[in-house]
Amino acid sequence: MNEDTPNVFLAPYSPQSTENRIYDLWEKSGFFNPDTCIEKKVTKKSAPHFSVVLPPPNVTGTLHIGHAFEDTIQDIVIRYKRMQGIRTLWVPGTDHAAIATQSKVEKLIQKEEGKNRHDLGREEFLKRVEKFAQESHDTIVNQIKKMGASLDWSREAFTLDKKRNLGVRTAFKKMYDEGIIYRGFRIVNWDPKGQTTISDDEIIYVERKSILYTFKYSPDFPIAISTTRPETKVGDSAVAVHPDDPRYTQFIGKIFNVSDFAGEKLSIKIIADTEVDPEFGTGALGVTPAHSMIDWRIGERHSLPKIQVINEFAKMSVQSPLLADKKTIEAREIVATWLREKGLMIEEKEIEQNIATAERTGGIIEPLPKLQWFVDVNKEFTYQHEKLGPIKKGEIVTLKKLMLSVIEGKSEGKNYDKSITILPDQFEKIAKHWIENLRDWCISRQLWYGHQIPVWYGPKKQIYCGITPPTEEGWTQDPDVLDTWFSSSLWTFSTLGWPENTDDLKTYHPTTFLSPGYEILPLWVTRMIMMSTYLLGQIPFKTVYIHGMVRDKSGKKFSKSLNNGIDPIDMIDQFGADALRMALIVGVGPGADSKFDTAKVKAYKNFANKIWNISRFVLTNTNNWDGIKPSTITEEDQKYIDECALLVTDITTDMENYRFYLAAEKIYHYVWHTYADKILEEAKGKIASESAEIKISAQYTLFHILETSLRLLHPFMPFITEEIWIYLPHIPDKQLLMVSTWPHKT
RNA sequence: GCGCGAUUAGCUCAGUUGGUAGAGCACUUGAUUUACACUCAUGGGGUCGCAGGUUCGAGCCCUGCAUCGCGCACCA
Repeated sequence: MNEDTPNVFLAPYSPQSTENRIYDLWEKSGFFNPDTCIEKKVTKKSAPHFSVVLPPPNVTGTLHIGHAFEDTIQDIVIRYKRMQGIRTLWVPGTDHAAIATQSKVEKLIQKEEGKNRHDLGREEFLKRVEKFAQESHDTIVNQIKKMGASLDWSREAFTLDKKRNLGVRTAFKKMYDEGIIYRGFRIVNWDPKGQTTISDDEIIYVERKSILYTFKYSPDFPIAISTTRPETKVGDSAVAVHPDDPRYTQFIGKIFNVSDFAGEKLSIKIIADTEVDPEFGTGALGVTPAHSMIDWRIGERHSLPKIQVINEFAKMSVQSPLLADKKTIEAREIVATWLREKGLMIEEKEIEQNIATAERTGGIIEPLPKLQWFVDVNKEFTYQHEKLGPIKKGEIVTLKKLMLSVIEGKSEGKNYDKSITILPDQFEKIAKHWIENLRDWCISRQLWYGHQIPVWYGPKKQIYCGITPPTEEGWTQDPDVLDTWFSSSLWTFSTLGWPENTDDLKTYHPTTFLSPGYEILPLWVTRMIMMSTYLLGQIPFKTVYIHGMVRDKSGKKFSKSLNNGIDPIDMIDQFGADALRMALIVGVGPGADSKFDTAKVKAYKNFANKIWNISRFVLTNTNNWDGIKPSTITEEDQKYIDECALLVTDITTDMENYRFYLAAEKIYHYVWHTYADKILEEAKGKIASESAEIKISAQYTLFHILETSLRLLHPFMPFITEEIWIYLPHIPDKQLLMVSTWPHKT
């Protein structure tokens, strides 16, 4: 401690007056950037790399406590690896989150100005969204910094910036040219509220009671059918029965004309299809190809007409004066009433049903046939890269096959060197199961905010797909944008400069570690595997550390409607980022949900103060020691030093195996209950001893364990350890603690 | 319907390869002008969900069951 140092070291520890200053110190040092670490010789250029991409938070507002948890896991592993002299890169970035951001801004404008996006026009609306996104971005970056995250901000990326747009177009074009991306007229999930298609993975099923109606189309129709959506039945073109169902075989192949069904004319063919469950309802299924996924498939198999009776606004698009332009829910009741009046209704039974709703808008999904863009996961193509697991160059593969080839590892006993390790390993099965059941991915969205599809339509209806627009006049670009997950699926390599073959890409890809929550395993993780194996012939990451969800004290999800949200910044202001990090990480293993309790944060704030006071005691009681290791160390002190070395080995093993939750608890317990309560208490007497030998031995031991503890604690509690490190004398070639060496295993 | 996970002290959870049941919080009793009250010491508290099996030995491995939670599918 020199004369100019303020006397803060004598007061209780104050995270508020420390953390921002320390973060500035780190940022100014440049050590978040591995290039600077090499330049300043804290990392060897030849050192192995350890790279992580931050799962980019959506620019829809602010971060929640779950992000704080995710950031903590990554920062712990990054700081640990950096201290080991490994070439460590952690790339920050944010996600434009097309539908989420657009619908948020639309709501805001509606509320404040009473206008919708069409009132503003595409250009003006996009300006507003971009402004909102920028503000969210700034808030988010500030929050991440407050957590102490040692991200290389010089490499920050955005899923919708120019470089990432080039990546998206390049990927799209390659997939289009190989026929993996196609445009098709198919039944899709339409969100009438958001006025866009969404993918299967953006659907949330909500359990609801609804009524199963059983009826006949007309008095002389021979078969009764059951449905929960009678209003769609004006679009029926067949009744399907199971081929082995003896009740109906006599009718198969016959066509019945219904002159009046709620004001519409129907022509119903009786067909046999094995997808029909003879046990359900009457065992006969009214087929509505245009408004049901399963009926669409049946319709395809039997070449049935696909009569669309519901439009994009979830209103009836039929001629019948009874139903025309009515909302589906109203139409349902109208048709039911009509059936009762005509004496056609046979039964009305209340049942539990899962309703498909849109994740972002809450709108009830209406299956509609539409012309959209898809990624074909079963399209066969020739694999062009070098060997990947069991897949060889020149082999005929599909995207699905590629993905499975790098997942099928441990659980199959195969363990190729290029396979991905998923922690905890039960998620490997879940990922595999999900990939096996993958269907074509609808990637076009009827939104304005996002990557516009790089396809142009010519004056003679020609189609052109390219990275740049066609040069001739008269071409218009497809107005749709891509699913936000299309750009995020390129994230591990688009952030490193792809499609350019940059040094970063060569050095840091495949990335080493990824820490997503299990809820985005299907949406994001598997799609990154898809894109990386297809476009680069590499896995995107080696180890996936799946983390659970942070819930409130009583185990409920944090949600706006419950108003139980916790702002990480509030916690940091009250207790400090170090305390918050410890509270989030200790005792929470991979994949496990945790309950967040402020009392736990407070306990680790007390721990920070404990560390502070230990350091004060040790430094003031060793200030007359010369910093040279004494030639004689007492037997007892040597025992303490050996114990400390054992702890180093133990914690290092935990860190190597990603058991941060155990490592954190062990160092906490050691520092408080062994170091402070035993070693330090006993040292009091030794320092007062007449014997210089005993005194110096104790001073050396105290100092050595303090120094080691600070190094071990740094990944978990970076601020307070860095702050104390400033005051620590006797360290040769002293650097910031963040780039000092991790204690060696003995 | 198919699959996955959880069940350990009052609460929250660890328990790594099968080898004497652990931590934090809470609670008991006490200490202290102290590096630190954001402190220390001390004590109580467990049929490891239930039943069976393997084993010299099971919280851990196997089988079945119960309860809770999750994912997928179906959802006419």
